[in-house]
Amino acid sequence: MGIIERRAREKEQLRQQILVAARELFVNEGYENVSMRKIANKIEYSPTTIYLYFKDKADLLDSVCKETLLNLLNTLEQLKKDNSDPVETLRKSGRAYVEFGLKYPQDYKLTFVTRPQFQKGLGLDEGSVGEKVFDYLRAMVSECIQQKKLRLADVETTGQVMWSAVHGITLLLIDFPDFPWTEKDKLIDTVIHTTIKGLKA
Amino acid sequence: MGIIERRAREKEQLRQQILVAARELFVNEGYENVSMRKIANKIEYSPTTIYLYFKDKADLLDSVCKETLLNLLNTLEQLKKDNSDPVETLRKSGRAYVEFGLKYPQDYKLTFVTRPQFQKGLGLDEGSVGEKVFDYLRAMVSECIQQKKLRLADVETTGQVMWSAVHGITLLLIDFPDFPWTEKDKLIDTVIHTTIKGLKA
DNA sequence: GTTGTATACTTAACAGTGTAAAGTTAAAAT
DNA sequence: ATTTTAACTTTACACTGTTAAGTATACAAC
Repeated sequence: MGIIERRAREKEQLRQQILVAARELFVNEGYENVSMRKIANKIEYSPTTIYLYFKDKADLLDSVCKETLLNLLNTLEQLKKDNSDPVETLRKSGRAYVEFGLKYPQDYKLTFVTRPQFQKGLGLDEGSVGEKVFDYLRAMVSECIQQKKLRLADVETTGQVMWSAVHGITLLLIDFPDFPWTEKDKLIDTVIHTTIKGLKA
Repeated sequence: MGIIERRAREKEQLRQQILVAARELFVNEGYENVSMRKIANKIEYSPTTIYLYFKDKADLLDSVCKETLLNLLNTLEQLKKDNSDPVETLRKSGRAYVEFGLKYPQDYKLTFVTRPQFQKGLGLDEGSVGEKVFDYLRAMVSECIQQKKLRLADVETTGQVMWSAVHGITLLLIDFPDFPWTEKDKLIDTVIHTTIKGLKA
C-alpha cells in the first residue's frame, strides 16, 4: 500500500512545515505576538488547518519545545563521549547548556519559562525528553560522586544545584541584556566554576 | 485650595484602585489572561478609563512590578540592620530573596520574567527601584570582600553570581512545581550555601 | 445666575485574536 | 457510477487592546 504511506508522509510533511513556521515566528516575534493566522499565512494554508495537526496554540508551543529539548539533549550528549575527568565534563556541560540558551534565547525561554506557564506541570514527565535531559545531568553528577570528587553524596540535590546555577545565569543574561554585566564569557565561567567549587569535596 | 488637593487625592485613589485590581488579577490569572475589560469590571469603571491613568497594559504591568520591587527591597533591607557577620547577612539575604519569590510567585515572574519581555531593557535603569535592589546586593558583597571573606575581589561579578543562583532556584521551583525536587527548604539552603562556599576565599 | 471651559468618564468602533462548526472539494473504495 | 472518507476552507462567535468621539458634571468668570 504505497499510496497510504505516501499520504502519511505528506501529512507528516505538512505537520513539520507548520512546526518550522511556528518556531520561526515564535522565536522572532514571541509566542504572544504570533497568531494562528500568521502561521497559516506563512505556510499558505487556512488558519483552521493547523487545528487538524495540533490541538491548539499551546499544543503547537509544546511540540516546538519538545524539539528544542531534543536539540539541547543532542548538544549535551556530544560532550559525554570525550570521557576525561567527570568534573571537567560537568563543567563543559554547564557551559554548553548556557551557550545553548544564549544561542537560541527565545527557544530557551519558550521551553523553560513560557511553556510551564501554559502547560502546567507538564514537560518533565516520565519518559519525556525533558526528563532525559535531567537524566543526563544526573548521570554526570553520579559519576563525579562515585569518584568522590564532590562533597554531597546526594545526586539529586547536587544536580538540582547545578541546574539552578546555569538556569539562573542563562535567564538573567537573556532577560536583562542591558544590565551592566561583567564580561559575559567570564561571568558564565565564574558561575559554573563557583558552583562546582562549592560542590567539591 | 483644598478642593484641588482633594481632587488630586481622589485621582490618586483611583490609580491605586486600578493597581490593586490589576495586581490581583495578574497574580491569580496570569498577565496574558487578564484583559483591560476584566480589570475595568473589577473596579466598576469603563475599560477606557484605565487609559487615563496608564499608557497601556504594559505600563500597568510596569507599575505593578515597581511595587513588587519596592516590597522586595523593603524585605531585604530589614535584614541589613542586624549587622553581624556580613557573610551571614549575605546568606540570609539570599534566603529572603528566594522566599520572597516563592511567597509571591506570580509577582516574581511578572517582575523578573514577564516584564522584561514586554518592556525591553527597562526595569534596571539608573535610579530605578530595580537598581536599588541590586545596589543592596552590591553593598553586602562589598562588605564581605572588604573583610576578605570572599575569594574574588570583583564586587560586580560576585554579586552577579549570587543573583544567578537565587534567581535560578527561585524560578525553577516556581515553574516546575511537579519536578521531584529534594526537600525544598534544604535545597534552597544548599544552593545558597554552595554558592557562598564557592565564592569564599 | 447664566455661560464657558476644563475634567472625568463612557460609548462606539476598529482591527485583530483563538477556535468551533459547518461547508466544500477531490480522491479512494465499493 | 455511487458512496464514503480525508483534507482543507469558509464562516462565525466571543473576545482582545486601544483610539476617537461623545457626554455629563463641576468649576471659573462674568
